[in-house]
Amino acid sequence: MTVTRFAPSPTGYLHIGGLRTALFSWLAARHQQGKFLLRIEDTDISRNSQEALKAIIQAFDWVGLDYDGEVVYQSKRFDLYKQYIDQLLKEGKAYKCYMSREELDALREGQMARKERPRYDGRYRDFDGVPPEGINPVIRIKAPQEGDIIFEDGVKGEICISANEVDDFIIARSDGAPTYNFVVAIDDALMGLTEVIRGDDHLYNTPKQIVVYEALGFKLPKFYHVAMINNEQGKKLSKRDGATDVMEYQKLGFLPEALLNFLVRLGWSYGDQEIFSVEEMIALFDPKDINKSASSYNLDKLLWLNAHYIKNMPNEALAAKLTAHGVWIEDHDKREMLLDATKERGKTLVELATQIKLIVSAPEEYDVKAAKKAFKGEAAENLRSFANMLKEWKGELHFPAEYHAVLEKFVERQGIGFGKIAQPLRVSLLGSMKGSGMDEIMAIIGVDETVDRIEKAVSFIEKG
RNA sequence: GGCCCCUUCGUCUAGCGGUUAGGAUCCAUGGUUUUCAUCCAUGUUACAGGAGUUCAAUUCUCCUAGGGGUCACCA
Repeated sequence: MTVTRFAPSPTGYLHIGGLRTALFSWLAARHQQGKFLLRIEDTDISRNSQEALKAIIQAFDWVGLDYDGEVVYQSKRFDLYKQYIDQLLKEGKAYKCYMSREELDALREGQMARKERPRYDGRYRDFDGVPPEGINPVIRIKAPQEGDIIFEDGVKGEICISANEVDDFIIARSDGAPTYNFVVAIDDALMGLTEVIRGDDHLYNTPKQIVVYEALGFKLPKFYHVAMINNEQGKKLSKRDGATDVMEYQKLGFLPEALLNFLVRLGWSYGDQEIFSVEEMIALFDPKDINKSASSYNLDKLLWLNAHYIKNMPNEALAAKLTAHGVWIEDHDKREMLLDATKERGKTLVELATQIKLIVSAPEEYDVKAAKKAFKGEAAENLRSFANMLKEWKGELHFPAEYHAVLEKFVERQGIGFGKIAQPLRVSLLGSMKGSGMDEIMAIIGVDETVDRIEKAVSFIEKG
């Protein structure tokens, strides 16, 4: 059975790039009806893993990712790691190193001065003398001293790293706490991982972890190292490039389905297809199709996808989403009409909310340029007589088409062009030249409110 | 700097020795629309550079350049 995992270190919030690797891992598991596990890499106890976990779960919930079984905390498994350390010590596959930090620093400085690669020199590897006083030793694992460490990466192909690039790295600190590369290998093996999908910043950790796998006799999972997401300039994604916290996308009015669709296409594709529902992703995703090269974050595409999902979302669901953005129309009697008239002109829920507010509440002021253009000539007279006409027909006005008919009758009776009334009317109702169709707006707000707004506009015009 | 990885339109990508190098986004133009948006149509734009291999290279190999990652008692 396929088993994948997401193993964040608790940094406080879920990063957009982290969400993509989580998504890839989740999809790989769901595609095979396997398991997707969550593990918190908190061997550094000073960080608050509870807070971080809450933030991650919150983001998972929002986008709809779930995980199987219990969350695994590495901080709660120290006894387990200790057993393996003792085992390796007993088997002579790891050893105590009594070098002090000062000695280590001196060694490194010397190497760097000679332009060598900083590297532990293995001086305690075969030590059997009397250990120096007053030093709490670290434990180092015996890495191979010659040959290559080779593994097949599912994304990049065969990776071959010379053994002398990997030194006898520390698996337990002088206070006894195990280190990252050691515990990751143990947990991945014990948790039954079959595929490890992670960022390619972990590529160089892999040979170290392989040393651990081999020392402990564990079976290697398949590794997939996914290239990073860069900003639009091709540099590392930072806060200056926009939102990096997944939950910020909710605040900005993005739909989770749009965000997932955007992310899944960064580094993965299925022919020419652009739109993927989560079900389609699960059906079509295969980690072997992940791209080798890094991709750039592109806001335009995200926005386009978001607009697409907004347009195609049922109004009921849309209304529910909108409440988080200050628009309560779930029980509005013209909800359908209102959303049908606006959902195609907002790329985000925030923009859509702005559009709706514009219709639902009377304009507080008129756009200067729009007013100048529309409120001139016969505008006031035309508006006034149109309002009167609306009042006459009030009993028969319910739907956009009926309002449209009145509008047509009006221009015919007055013998004026459509724009002569449409433009002033638009500015009267919305305060600007832009926006939804007049017929829809009038039908949504009703005759009384329409007349009201017209009268306000007329007195605005007449006041000069 | 050592080691490793990457390189097709501005961006996301298709391609898997022979294609008018395809799609999407963006941008531009036109159409639809009383306006804006949507929608539709059309268009501009790419194989990083150089050597090979081959009848034939975007595709295979090597080199160069550029970009990225990594070199902790962090994860």
